[in-house]
This record gives sequence, C-alpha cells and structure tokens, in this order.
Amino acid sequence: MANSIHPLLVNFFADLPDTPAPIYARLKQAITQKVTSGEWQANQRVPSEAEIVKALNVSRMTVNRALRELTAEGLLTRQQGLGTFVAQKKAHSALFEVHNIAEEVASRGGQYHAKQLQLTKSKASVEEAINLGMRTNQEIFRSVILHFEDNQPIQLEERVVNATLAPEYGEQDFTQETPYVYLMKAAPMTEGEHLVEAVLPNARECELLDINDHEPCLQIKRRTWSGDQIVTAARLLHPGNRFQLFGHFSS
Amino acid sequence: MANSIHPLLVNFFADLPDTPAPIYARLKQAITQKVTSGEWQANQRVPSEAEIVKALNVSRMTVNRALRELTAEGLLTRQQGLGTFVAQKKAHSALFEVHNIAEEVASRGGQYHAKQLQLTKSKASVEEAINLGMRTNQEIFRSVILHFEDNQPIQLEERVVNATLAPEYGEQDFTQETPYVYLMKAAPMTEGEHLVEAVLPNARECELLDINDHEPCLQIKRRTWSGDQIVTAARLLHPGNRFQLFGHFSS
DNA sequence: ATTTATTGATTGTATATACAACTTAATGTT
DNA sequence: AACATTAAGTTGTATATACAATCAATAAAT
Repeated sequence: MANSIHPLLVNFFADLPDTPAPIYARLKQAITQKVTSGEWQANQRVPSEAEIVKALNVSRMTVNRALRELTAEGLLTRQQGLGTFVAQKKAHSALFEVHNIAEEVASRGGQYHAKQLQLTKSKASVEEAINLGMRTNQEIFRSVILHFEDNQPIQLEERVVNATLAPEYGEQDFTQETPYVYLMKAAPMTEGEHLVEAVLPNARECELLDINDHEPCLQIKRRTWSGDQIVTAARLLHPGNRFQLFGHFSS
Repeated sequence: MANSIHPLLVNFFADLPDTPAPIYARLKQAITQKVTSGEWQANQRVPSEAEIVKALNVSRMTVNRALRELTAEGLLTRQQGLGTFVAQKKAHSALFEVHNIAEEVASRGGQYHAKQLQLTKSKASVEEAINLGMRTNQEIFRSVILHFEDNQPIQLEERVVNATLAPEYGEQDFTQETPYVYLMKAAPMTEGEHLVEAVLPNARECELLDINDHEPCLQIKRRTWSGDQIVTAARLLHPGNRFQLFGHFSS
C-alpha cells in the first residue's frame, strides 16, 4: 500500500540531532550519517520528500533544500518523477579542506568535540623562527589541540602562530571554535602548502590518539600565508585506521 | 539615498538570458558572467537581494537561491547583516597530481626505472567489478609495477583496468611508458578521485619496497573516469620514509 | 568623549501554496 | 495484443510571507 510507512523511515521519527543547527542542516547530517554508516547502500531508494515531511512534520521546501544540497554535494542523485537515491560515487566528505576538522566531522554526521592541551605565548625558537620566517626574539603562540569524532581522537593539532599577525590568538576558546576559523578572521589566508606523509607516532602521540604502537599515522604539515608573511604552521597527526584524505578532480 | 539604484544594477534590467532555463539558473549565469569577465572585481559588493528583486521583478527566494548556490560554489561570499561580495579565490588548482611518477622523479633530478611484475587479462572478481562499476563476467587487465628512484623502490603500483575501454593495455611495455600515459591516450580521463591514508605494509610489500617491518606506508587509492565509466582503479603504495606528497594552493 | 541603545539594511531560515515536468503503473480502447 | 489514456506519485521551480540573526551607522544618554 502507498499508505504504509516507508521501511527506511522507521528511524526518521524524531531522528534529527537536537543541536541548535537549522532543520535543513540537521536533516542533511542525519541522511549523511545513514549513508556513510552504510545503513543506506548505494543506489538504494531514499524516502521521498512527502514521506520525510510526514515523518518529521516539517515543510516540504525544507526537505527539498536538504536533498537538493546533498545532491549538489554528490551524496545523492535525484530523478524527476522517479525518486531520490544514494549516489554511487563515494560518500566521502571534504578533500583538500582539512582546515576545519569540526565541520568535516559534522558533515559526516559525527559528533565533534575538542580538548585544548596547551595554549602559550613565548619567543620563537630557532627552528620555529625559520619555519615561520621570523626572528628568534619575536613572539609566537603555541597551541596543542586534540580533536574528537564520536569520542575517538581523530586529529592531534600542534600549531605555531605568528603573534604579531594574530594577537588575540591566546584568548580564544578552541573548544568552541577551531583555530582556522579565528585565523581566517585575523589574517585571511592567501596561500598555503601541504606536506603529507605516513609516519610512526611516538609514545606520547600513541597515548593521546588512543592507538596501538606501530599503528601508522597520516601527518599533514601545513603553512599558510597572508600576503607575503607566514601566519601559522601546523602539524596535523591522524590515526591511519580512522582517517583518510579524499580528493576529487575533474578536467 | 537608499532609494537610488545601485550602480552595479544598471545592467541588470532585462539582463537575464532568455534561454528556457529556470530563473534562478539564468540569474546565476548572469552573475557568473559578471565575475568571470572581470566587470565585478574581487571583494566588490554585489547588489543585495532586495535590489535584485526590484530590478528583475522576481521573488526574493529565487534570488536567495541563486546567491546561496553561487556562494556554495565559491564564487561569492555572504555575511549576514552586511551583504554579498565577490569571493577572492578563483578555483582550486588540483594539487595531488602524482599521476606520472616517472616525470616526478625526473623533475627531482633522480634516475627513474621500473620493473613490471605482472600483466594479465582475466574476468573481474566481484570486488573488482564493484570497484570498477562492471559486471563480473567482463574482462579486465591486472598490472603490478614497481617504480624506482635512484635504484630504490619508491612506488608499488597495483592496477586494474577495464579491458573494454583500454583494449591494448596488455600489449604495452610499462618499463618504457607509465600506464598513465597510455591510458590518457586510450580513454582520456575526465574525472578522478583519490583516497590517501597511512597503512602498514604486509611482508611481501616490505620485501618489494625494501623497507623494514613496521615502516609505515603512504597509500593512494585512485579511480579515474572517462565520461561516466570507470577506466581504472589503482593502489599506489609508497615507503613513508622516502615519499611525501606536496601541495600548494593560492587564492 | 565614551558608552549604550536604537534603527535600518541585509542575509538566514521555515512555511504554505501552486503549478509544471516527468515517470511508472493502471486502465481503457481499438 | 497493441496502443493510447489516465491517474498517482515524485521531483523541479516560483512565489508570498514571516520572523530570526547579524552588522553598521546613528541617536541618545552618561
């Protein structure tokens, strides 16, 4: 019967995360979560707009927006008169933009939080000064932040910031806002570089990331410029078994 | 006065192309044209939604959709309470271009050579078929090639190729020309995706790559499309201590 | 002079409604 | 049996309305 509840919809009742995010965004998260978790397989039919409207008691235009945006992002495909389906092409999320790990986790439907392990101000060491293109007597901030996805460590971020270019860095609360967000306000990035490699973590890093010895890690070293000055240099360490870097390109 | 017509709007009157496309799409086109032609410079203010509504006599929601989508595409930036502006950054230049390892080694001034370990034709396994979007009874090529830089192994390349799309693959000599070069001739790539992660190699891979046990490796899995068909899927394994992936981006 | 409050402009979200365009399945006609 | 029509379901677009959230400039108060 057309009246029977769509089987996929069982878990849709009151299924949206009750974060303060807007409805369409929470719906996107919920659907993304279903897809990335594998609960909804590729090519599988997704509930129609009308069904979701009934199940969640929201407006069809809101549902339409969520589905339309997910389609634009490549997670779903839609065909007029036919329905909405899970796309084949990978459900993986962001690519080069590992900038904002919080957003990336959220876009996968995961739960994000962070722990700030260090945030200090001091004079740059020789190495740091060279790396940032500064002099050794100039001041820098050092921060160490551990990022979590669903209560598992996903990224260890060690960052050095030119204090002249981002003087308020030391007063931020990075459990609420990622350094990237603040730094883009303070000194908008005009250029950047990555260096990606596979490394073995040391004992402290193993403990922080909650992984076994000999578990390889994906390390990204990044420097970002604002104009001709280096704003910040960061080392991002990710457990190899929980983190992948995805990229898509077209010609 | 707030009533005066926005200078940028002069050309907006009856400015939409009269193709049969929907209004929001034509508005996107018109704005994109202004930006790419340089008529609207970076950081320049874009007419507000209300102004465009007045000028074109369309609904604000329609204008909102056009501006919102262009923002998602990176052409514009918007700030609540402030306005809409032309974004600075152009486009993401593809960075992770590790396509041709031979060229890369040469560009570093290293000496390149390759060993072909396998090159066979057979029917696709279930996994391979799924990965390539084929059926299990269709034919594929499998190749395994070891690439060297200065006589040290630098990349182990395991590749599966859709035999229908690249029928001559089995007759190539990949010690003289990399698979990438041939495949670009046979079925020019239109799209691709990478998946980068840190992994531990198995015993055979350690031997081939001439590395110690527990030495982490950088693994790149790549699939490339020609049109809507997947041409090839490859797994590229690199010793973590000899290989780094570098990328640079600018706005 | 400094701070605070107000106001207007702007974008952000949510809803209800309407109709168009397309697809599939069922129904009717020849 | 083959074809044409109809109906139901689905996505696509456009509009009007309402209110919230944010920002900058102005006005008011101290």
